[in-house]
Parts: sequence; structure tokens; C-alpha cells
Amino acid sequence: MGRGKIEIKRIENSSNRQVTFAKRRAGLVKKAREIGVLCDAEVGVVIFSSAGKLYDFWTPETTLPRILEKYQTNSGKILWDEKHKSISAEIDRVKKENDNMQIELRHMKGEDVNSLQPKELIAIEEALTNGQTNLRDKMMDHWKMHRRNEKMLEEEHKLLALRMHQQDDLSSGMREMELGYHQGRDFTSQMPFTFRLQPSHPNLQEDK
Amino acid sequence: MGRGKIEIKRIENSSNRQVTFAKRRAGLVKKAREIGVLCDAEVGVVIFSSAGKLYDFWTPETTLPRILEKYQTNSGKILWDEKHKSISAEIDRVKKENDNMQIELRHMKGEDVNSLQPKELIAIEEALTNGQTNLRDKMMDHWKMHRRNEKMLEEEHKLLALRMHQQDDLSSGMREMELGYHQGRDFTSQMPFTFRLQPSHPNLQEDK
DNA sequence: AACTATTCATAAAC
DNA sequence: TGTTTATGAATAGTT
Repeated sequence: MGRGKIEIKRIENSSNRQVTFAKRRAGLVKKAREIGVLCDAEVGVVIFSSAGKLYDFWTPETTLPRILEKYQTNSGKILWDEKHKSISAEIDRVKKENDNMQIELRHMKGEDVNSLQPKELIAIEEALTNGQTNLRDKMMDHWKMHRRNEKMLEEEHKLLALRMHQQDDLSSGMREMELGYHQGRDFTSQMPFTFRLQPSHPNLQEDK
Repeated sequence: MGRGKIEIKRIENSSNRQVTFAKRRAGLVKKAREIGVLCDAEVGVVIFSSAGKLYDFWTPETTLPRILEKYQTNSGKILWDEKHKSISAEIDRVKKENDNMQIELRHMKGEDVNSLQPKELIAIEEALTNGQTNLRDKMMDHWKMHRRNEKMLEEEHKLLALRMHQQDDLSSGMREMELGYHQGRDFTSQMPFTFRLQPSHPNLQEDK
């Protein structure tokens, strides 16, 4: 129907294809509307252009969810339930995992153990003991590292204090040489307060 | 396009309507197929007759779920996603719960505790100790109950044995009275094997 | 269901 | 992109 007969195969010329698409799309929708009215049918048309743009038509009073529901009951096909199913499966899997962990946790707290076999009870006790052992090891490591750090800080402070005293002595020595001896004067009192050496761990015993 | 122009309104004559429906339905599907091929489009047509019967057409390689997904992303409409959303939320919730429990479990096994604060470490150790205490209490309860049950069974068995002996004595006495004394005869050898008294806990100490 | 007169849709041209 | 037009296609009414 046109100036000549055409073969039904993909139109290679892109702009021709676009034009034809627009025309035929309008025609298809018109026909859909007509059959809906004439024959009292519910009709839905969904068209995606090759560019991915969506065009659709639904007979009035027809919502897509309604169509889908009808479609599902009529076709017996499952549609989106497929995806739904896989999600449900996942949720079941995760929930099961959850339950198992919950049970294990409760067991490790000594709850819900009445129905367990002696063998299982012993296994749990072992796990608890292992946990305690591991935990104490880790705590010990922590503590050791802390101690080590503290010691290193102490050493640093001692060193720093020594240096300061040396500097102090040197400065006052120089001053004495330059200016002669005036008064016994504490050089540190000239430093800003924050720079004065303060014991960072006042309650620390200094002997190693 | 026909012997005369028609008005686009519901065809009242039922059989005419059915005929027109069949003709136009075929036409619509043909057009849908053609636009699909000619213009490289994805097309879906869904038609429900007024009787509720479903007819549909999908361009090859086109599944309805695929269409729906595309439809959804393109139209921004929600469709079935409400249900989907709530399920996704649930799965997230459960997974989070899962993670937390997993962490707790690992902690109770003394794993992944390096980053914890001393306070937390102490809490875990307490939990482990509590678990052990609870567990041992429960095990003790179990064991006590078992012992009690065993004792009760022993008592029952003793009582039963006593009764059997009494009965035995009585029977043989009666027999002796009726028939005179024949031979020393063990009455229990006439019982089916399964009814004979057997110690149910052969290694049980009988005293106490 | 097949036929056919007629209207309609649309391919190509503009 | 919109309009025109010649032509093939769809189909309403008939058989």
C-alpha cells in the first residue's frame, strides 16, 4: 500500500526506517484503538523503537497491571514471578543462614541446649574454650604492644629530657661566658609553657 | 476499507462483532510483525476478546519480562515493583542481621578482634564465660535427670522382678497342689524371650 | 470460509 | 518533519 509493493524485511536506510516507523506506529495504534472500540476488546500495544524509545497504547480503563494480571491468569505464564522466584529463593537462603547462626549463637550463650546430644554439648563447650583461649591471646598481644609503645615513649622522653638539659646547660654556660654571671636564672621560665618538658605519664615508674 | 465506510463504535451484532474481531485481530498482529521487521523494533500486542480470551504477539527474541523491564525503565511507571521493593528491603534487612551475627560469632571464636576496644574485648570474654557457665549448668541438669531416670528404672525393675518371683512361686505352688510335684521346672522358660526380664543397663551398679 | 467492492494505510515524492 | 498522491492492503458486507 503505497507507491509500490515493499518486501517485509529490515529497511536499511536509517531515515526511511524512521519515517516508516512513525507512520506504521501511528497506524498500528489506530488499528488497536479501533478493534478495541468496535469489538469491545481490551488491547495493549507496546512498541520500542530500535533506538529504545517506548511507545504504547492501552484501551481506556485498561491499566497495565490489570492487563498483566489478566494475562497471567489467562496464559498461565509466570511473567515477573520468575524474577520474583529467584529473589524469594535468595531470601530463603539468607534466612536459613540466619537461623543457623542464631541457633549457633544461642548455643554459645548456653541457651536452647536442652535438646542437644552430649556430643554436641561437648563440641560447643570446646568452641567456647577455644574462643576464650584465642581471645585471651589476642588481648595479651594487645597489652604487650601497648606496653612496648609505652616503653618506647618513655625512652623517647628520657632522651628528649636529656637533650633539653644538655641544651640548657650549654645555653647558660654560653651566657655566663658572654655576660658574666648575673643571677641564678632559670632559662626554662622563658619558654612558652607548652614547650616545657612535662611527664606525659605522670604515674609511670621511671625505672624500667 | 470494505464495502462501505463504518463508524468506529461498538458493533452491536454479536456475530458480526466476532467476525470483525477475528479479521482485525489478524490484521493487527500482521502489522505488528511487519513494523517489527521493517523498523527493527520490539513490539508486543495483547488482546483480550470481550469474552476474555487472550491473544498476543511478541516480536521474536522478545519475552514479556524483558518488555516489562524495558517498559518500566522507560515509562518510569511502577507496575509490580512495589512488591519487589518490599522484598528487596527485607533481603537487605536480613543480610544485615546476618552480617552482624556473623561478626558476633567470629568474635566469640576469638577472630577479628584486633580492632576492638578493651571494653569490647572484656564484654566478649564475659559472654563466653557466661555461655560456659550456662552450658555446664545445663549439662549438669541433664546428667542429674539421667541419673534420676536410671534410678527410677532400676526401682521399677526391682519391683517387677520381685513380683515375677512371687508369681512364679505362686504358680509352681499351685501346680504342685494340682498335679503334684513332677520335676523342678523353670516357668520362665515358657515365656517368649522378649518378655523375660532383662537388665536394661547391664553395667549399672545396683547399690544405692 | 471465500469473494469483491470499497476504504484505508502508506511508500515514495516533494 | 509535514503534505501529497498513487498504489497496494485491509476489510465490511455479501455470498
